[in-house]
Amino acid sequence: MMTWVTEIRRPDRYDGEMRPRIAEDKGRAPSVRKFEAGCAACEARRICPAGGLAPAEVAKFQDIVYLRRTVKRGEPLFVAGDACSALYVLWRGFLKTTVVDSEGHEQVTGFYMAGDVLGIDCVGGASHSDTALALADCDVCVMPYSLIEPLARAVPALQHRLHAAMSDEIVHSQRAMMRLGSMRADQRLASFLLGLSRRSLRRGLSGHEMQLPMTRIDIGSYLGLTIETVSRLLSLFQRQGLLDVNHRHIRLLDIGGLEGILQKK
Amino acid sequence: MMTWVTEIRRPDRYDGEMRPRIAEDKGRAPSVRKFEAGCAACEARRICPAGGLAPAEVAKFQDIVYLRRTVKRGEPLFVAGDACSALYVLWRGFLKTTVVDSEGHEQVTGFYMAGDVLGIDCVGGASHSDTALALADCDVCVMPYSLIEPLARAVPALQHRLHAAMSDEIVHSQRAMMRLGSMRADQRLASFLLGLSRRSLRRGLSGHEMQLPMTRIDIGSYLGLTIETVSRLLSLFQRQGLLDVNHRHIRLLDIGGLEGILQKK
DNA sequence: CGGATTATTGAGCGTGCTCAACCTGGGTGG
DNA sequence: CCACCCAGGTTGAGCACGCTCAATAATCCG
Repeated sequence: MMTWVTEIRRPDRYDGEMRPRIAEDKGRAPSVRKFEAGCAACEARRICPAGGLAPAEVAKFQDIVYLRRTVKRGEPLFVAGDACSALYVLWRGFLKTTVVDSEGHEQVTGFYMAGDVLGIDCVGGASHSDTALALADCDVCVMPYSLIEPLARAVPALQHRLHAAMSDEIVHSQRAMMRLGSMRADQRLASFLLGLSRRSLRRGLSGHEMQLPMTRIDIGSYLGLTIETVSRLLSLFQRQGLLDVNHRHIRLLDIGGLEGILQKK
Repeated sequence: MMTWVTEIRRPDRYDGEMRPRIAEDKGRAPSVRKFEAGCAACEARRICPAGGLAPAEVAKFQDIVYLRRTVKRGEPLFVAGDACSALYVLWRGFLKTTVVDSEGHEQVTGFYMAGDVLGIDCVGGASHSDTALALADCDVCVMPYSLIEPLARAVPALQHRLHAAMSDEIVHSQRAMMRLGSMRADQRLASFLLGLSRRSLRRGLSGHEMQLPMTRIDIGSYLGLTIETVSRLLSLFQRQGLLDVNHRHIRLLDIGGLEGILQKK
C-alpha cells in the first residue's frame, strides 16, 4: 500500500479510522471518539467551513461528521500512499504537509491551522499524495469520503463548500509557486510571515504576536531556503526593527516595513 | 471587475460566452459555435475526460457541452478577475496559465495540452485567479458551471471525474513546488522536459520529438530561472548528447541521461 | 544531568543572476 | 525584392545571493 520511502508510519491504534462507518465506541482508543455534542453546539463553529450553512443543512452535515480525532504532536494524520478515506476539518492545533519525490527528497508543501480543511488532494484520487504531520496536538473532525460525495449530491450548498475548499487549495499553491519562483530569500520569508499573520488575524488571534509551531527546517523547506538563510534573515529583520524573535515566539513590529520588502527592487 | 493589473483583455467578441445559456447561433462570431457532432462522434474522445463514461452518461454530459470555442494564438481563454463561467476541456492546441501578484510580477504556473481541463481554479470561487493564454490555436469544449454542478449531483461518475481533475491539479502543483523548492537549475529543466515527454507519450504522440510551443521566457518563468540560464542549459544538454534543439524543435536523445540528472548529487 | 535536536553565526565558495553584445528568423513597408 | 525592424534567442564576463561546511550555543526530553 505504501510505495514511497518514508519513515513515518501510522500507529496501529488508528486502524479503526480506515473503516469509519463502524460507529460503536467500545474498545476504541481515546484518540478516535464519537462526536457527541453536534455541530450546532460546537465551539469551533465560527471557524468551521460548515459554519455558514443553514440549520437544516448543518443537521445533515453533522450526519457525516460523527468522528473526532486527536492527533498528538509528531504523529501523522495521514501518510502519502494511504487510501483516501476522509476529509478533515482542523479545529485545534497545527499541521504541516510534506511530499517526497522519487529521489527521496522531502519538501514541506503547506501549513494548516484551525479552520483549514485537509485531505483535499485525494478527493477523486485513489490515495494521498502527501503526508500530514501534527506540529502541535490537534483535534480534527473526520468526514468519510464515502459519505461526503453522496451528501454533496443532495446538498448543493455543501457541494459548493467542497469545491470552494478545493479552489482555495489551488489558489494557495499558486501563491506558493510565486514565492518560490520569483522572489528573493528575504521576500519569501517576509511573504511567509505576512501570510501567517493574515491567517491568524482572520481567526481572531493577534496578527502581530505569534507562536511559530514549525522548526526553521520546516520553514526553510517550505520556502526553498536553507535553515541558515532563514535564521540569518530573521536576525537581519530583527536588527532592522521589523520584528522580534526568540525561539518560536515572534512579534511583528513593522508590518508596513515587511510589506515594503516585497516591493523592494 | 478586473482588479489586477494586466494588459491582457478579453476581445469584445467573446462577451457572448459570459451568458452561455443563450444558445442561438445567429450573429455569433465564428469562434463560438454550437456543438453539432456530439460527444459520441467526437474525434477527441480518446483524450477527453468524458471518454470513459457509459453511453447514457455521455449523453447527459453532452447536454452541458454544447459550445465549442476556438482561441487563436496570443488570445486569452480567460483572464484573471473574470467571473467564473465555465470549465474548459482542451482538445487541440496549447495554453499557458499565468498569475500576477500585487506587485505586478507575472509568473507562468502551468502549461496545458490536449486532454487537459482548464478553469478548475475557480470551481467554487467567485473569479478566476489566473489567466489562460493560447500559445497555439486552440479548440476547447465549454462546460458552463451553472450546468456542471447540477449535473454532477445527478451523475456520480461525472462528480467523481470532476473531483479527479481537481486532485490532478493539486498533485501537479505539488510537483511544481518540488521543482522550484528543492532542485537545481539543471534538474528543473530536465524534470520539465521529461514531464512534457511523458505527457506527449500518454497522448499518443512521440515522447522523443516535440515542438515546444512556449518561449524561453515562459519556460524560465515557469521554472523560476532566467531566460539566459534556460538557454545555456539547453546548449549544455546538447553538448552532452542528451538532446538536440534548434529553436522550438527538440529531440530527446537520452531519456535515461536526463533522468540521471535528477538523482545527481 | 547528558545526549540529541534545534538554532545562531561566521568564512568561503559556486550556482545562477545581471548586464551587455551579438545573432537569427519572421514580418512589414518602401 | 530587399532593407529594415524587432522580438526571440544565444553566448560571454563579472558579480552577488544564497549554499556549504564548520564551530558554538541554547533548548528539549529522557
